[in-house]
Amino acid sequence: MKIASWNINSVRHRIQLVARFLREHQPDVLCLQETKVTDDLFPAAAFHKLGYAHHALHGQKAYHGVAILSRMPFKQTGVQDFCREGHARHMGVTLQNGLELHNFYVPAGGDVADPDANPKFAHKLDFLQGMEKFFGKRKAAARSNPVMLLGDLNVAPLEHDVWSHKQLLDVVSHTPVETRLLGDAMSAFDWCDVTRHFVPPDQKIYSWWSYRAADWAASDRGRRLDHVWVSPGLKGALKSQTILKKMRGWQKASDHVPVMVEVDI
DNA sequence: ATGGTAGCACCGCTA
Repeated sequence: MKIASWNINSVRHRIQLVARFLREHQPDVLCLQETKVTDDLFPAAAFHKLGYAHHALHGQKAYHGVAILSRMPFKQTGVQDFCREGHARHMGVTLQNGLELHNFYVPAGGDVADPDANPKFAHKLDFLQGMEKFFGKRKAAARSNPVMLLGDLNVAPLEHDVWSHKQLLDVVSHTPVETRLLGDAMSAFDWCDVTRHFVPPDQKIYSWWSYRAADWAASDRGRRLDHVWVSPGLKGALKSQTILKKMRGWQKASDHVPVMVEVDI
């Protein structure tokens, strides 16, 4: 089966792009972040029409918001309160085939990489620690189950997850404290980073390019902020991963492109 | 060293 994660930056504004993506790539499940819409205004009919009949929505007005759209039935396993601010940043489902899916939108963290001066950065660090704690507690019981965590984690952990390691060490998303906390969250459950399972660490790969660049493709100053992780037992079932860079060049593109993984389950 | 863009809301906030 194919599962995709995409920070869509307003699902209503980009509904035509989602339709094109779903028609061209046919994932079984699509996890969205930054839907920017309350559940009552979510464009559910468009997804039904495209063959995605099963919806789990957790939105809010104007900011944040996550959603899971699926061709396969699932049961909702709830929204963890990872977020002390009450933002819509996580939701989980368990698919009919037993796969447990967690869709995350980690706080971006503002501009200043100092938790004392910037409450948004402090919130991001707490949120990452909350992820570590939640899955750490379940390690013994759930680590052997098929579990997948994906989403916009807003951290580019490795040197070649950013266009310039040196120039971004002080930039929120690539600071040592963030990459350390993301690493802690990964070890808490022995998560496998699916993109890096397939792409060697010395090869640059990104999932996000700023809107502020005059020519995003020419400068190619990207970061890998979007991730798919799987539990250790699923590692052997991984078939492929794709970061759909060309979609950054579509008309009305999101600043993030989808990450899609293929798993044999 | 600075400011550049985008979406939503509402005339600023968040990214």
